[in-house]
Amino acid sequence: MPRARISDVAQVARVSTSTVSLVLNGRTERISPATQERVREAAATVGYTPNFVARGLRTQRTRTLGLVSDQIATTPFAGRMLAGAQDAAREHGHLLILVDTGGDPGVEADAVRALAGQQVDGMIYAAMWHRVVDVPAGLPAGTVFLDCRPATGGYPSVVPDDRAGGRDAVRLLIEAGHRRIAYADIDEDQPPIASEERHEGYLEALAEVGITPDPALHVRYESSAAGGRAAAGELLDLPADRRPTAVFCFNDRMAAGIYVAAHRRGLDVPGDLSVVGYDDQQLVAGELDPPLTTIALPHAQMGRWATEVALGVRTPPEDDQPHLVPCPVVHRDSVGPPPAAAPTPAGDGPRTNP
Amino acid sequence: MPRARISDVAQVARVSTSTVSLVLNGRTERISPATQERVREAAATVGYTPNFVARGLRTQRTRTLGLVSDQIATTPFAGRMLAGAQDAAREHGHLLILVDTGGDPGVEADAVRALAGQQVDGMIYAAMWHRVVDVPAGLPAGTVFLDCRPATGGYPSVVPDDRAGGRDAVRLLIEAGHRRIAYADIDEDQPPIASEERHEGYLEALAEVGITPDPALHVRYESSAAGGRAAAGELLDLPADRRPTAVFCFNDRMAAGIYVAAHRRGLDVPGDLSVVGYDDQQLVAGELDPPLTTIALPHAQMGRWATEVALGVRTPPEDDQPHLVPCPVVHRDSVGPPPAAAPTPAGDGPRTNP
DNA sequence: CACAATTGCTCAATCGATTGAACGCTCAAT
DNA sequence: ATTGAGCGTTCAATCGATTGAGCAATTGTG
Repeated sequence: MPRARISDVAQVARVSTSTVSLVLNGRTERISPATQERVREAAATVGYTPNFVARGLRTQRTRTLGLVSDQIATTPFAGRMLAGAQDAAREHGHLLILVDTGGDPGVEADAVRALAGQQVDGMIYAAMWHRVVDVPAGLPAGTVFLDCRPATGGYPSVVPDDRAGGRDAVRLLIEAGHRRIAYADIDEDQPPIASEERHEGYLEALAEVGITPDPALHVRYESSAAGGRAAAGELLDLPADRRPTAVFCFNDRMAAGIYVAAHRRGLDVPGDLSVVGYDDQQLVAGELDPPLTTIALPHAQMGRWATEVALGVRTPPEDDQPHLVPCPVVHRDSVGPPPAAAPTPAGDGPRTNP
Repeated sequence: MPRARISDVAQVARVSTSTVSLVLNGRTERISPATQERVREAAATVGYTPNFVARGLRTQRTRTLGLVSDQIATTPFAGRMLAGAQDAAREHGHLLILVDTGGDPGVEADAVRALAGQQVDGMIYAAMWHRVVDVPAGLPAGTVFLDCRPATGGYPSVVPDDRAGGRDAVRLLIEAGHRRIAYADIDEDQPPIASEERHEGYLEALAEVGITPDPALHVRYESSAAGGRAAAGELLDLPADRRPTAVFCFNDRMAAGIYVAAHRRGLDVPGDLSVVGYDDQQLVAGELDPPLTTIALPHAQMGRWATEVALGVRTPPEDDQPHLVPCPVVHRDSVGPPPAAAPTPAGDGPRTNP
């Protein structure tokens, strides 16, 4: 049984296809209630569903949104970004067409062409971690950059506010009484924006209360639990008076490594060492013991923002700057006051990171 | 500047639109090389890209595939399944339209309608964990079920071979010399297929070598690291002669909990206790110390299989049974021989789980 | 009562491609 | 000279909807 067309409905309702179209699209100002009723009934009995392809051809709007990203598979963040985008699209009656290019520029160009050929109503270009990306050739104007910044500018973009996130993480530790706070950063040839900005936030928070940053407390290791273990090793080997009482980690995986290294030395988290992560990866942060206090990446909100801008229901900032979405602090149990052995006398005012 | 249409190309090349269509679609049997050249040149100069909407209307094929799933966000597996499906779709010149219903049946019905309206060439219904699902109303015939089995049958489906996976996991432990092997299962009101089948595989592997399963070694706890810790607590509190020397876990998260509990009791993995997980979650299995030996879920292959069947380039089994994809063993470092304190004399033949 | 305005609906063009049938031309065979 | 075949190209219908213009019947106005 072939799908019912609008003409089938028209025939059953004994009206023209125009009338059917008018009624079914709610342009009923000039249609009598009786006719409307007949049309709706007819549509129901023949089981009519509009053909969006035909409609799209006529209206030039396909109610479809293209999302091309470098990689879906390798990061667990993808899901939340996609989910945010997807939900927003659905709320506005749109469907999401997803293309994973695997980072291959050739595939990317094909994808952009294919999506343009599909007459998508809007396009989103997403990276799975915050960085600067080259603008693929042929990208339509108005494409929204998600979790990345176009190298050339000229497109709306949305990224996490990593600087504020880093600042908030460190403020949290300062408020808990810590003064000697380390930053376990990642070790990459060209550090991503996230790394730099979180570091800036770290310095900012220290500066706010007059702590002079100790370079020995900024260590760089591989972005993994193993890297975290190594970082903790270096930090905890410092002489007692320079050893940190708290570590802010570039991400939760490194934080997990810090836990392991601390436990091996018989140190308690947070009793002897406070830890703050970044990313709020459920599988890591929530499963650690004690559960990890961390900074969440606002992936769902960013996905939503990008979608809304792509659909034109929200206007991007006019200054061509990325839209920054705050990274909320997720309070769990890995932050406490510094150990008594290394007390920070109350009310002693600004001090330096020794 | 509006997009170039086929008629623009025709005008520049001084031929009819028919000829342009013929040339650009490779039906060049009857077109002179000179004309072909002119057409291609013209297409290039006006920057023509075919309008897939118009083509779809005429040909009734949209080169588009619908994938509806219950949840994208909450599981890290989604990515690999999507990536597999996406890659296969791309290889066959198709685009993937993704809908996440959040498990809401109303949204699901809308999604199915919307995708049907988009005239997708095929449809995939995916669950993010292996289970039996109700068939949504209005689902087109030929829809492929991915990582789930339709309650009513009648549709092709693909799922992991959890039974074989469980068997392989336990065989591995048996081959390492273990006889007292526990299964740390999940504790759910209606256990998912995966739980049951892995358990069957566990029993099968034991039976193969004549070990009588000890019910005390089959424990059920919450599916999390905390659940794993609890499971390990129960198992390690058994009297020495009934205590397991190895644990097969329903998933990697529970395995992570086993590690923690073991370490707290001063037990070494794998020196005192061998552990095998399931899922091969990178963030867990790869990051543990020692790295976890586990059974991988073949998400990418399943996604690919589903896509190929949906596109008709691969034919599903005719017996209406789910297509089983094997779960490969991922050898890491959490399995070793049983501790000397609980030796299994070599060559002593089949024995029972005490 | 004549005419205009309003109401309720339909006509027909249109979106941009695809495709089977047909057309005009050339050339070879009868 | 006529016919027929082969070749290269075009004609025109078609896919299934949307939509501005238009038409007939009804109602309102002077």
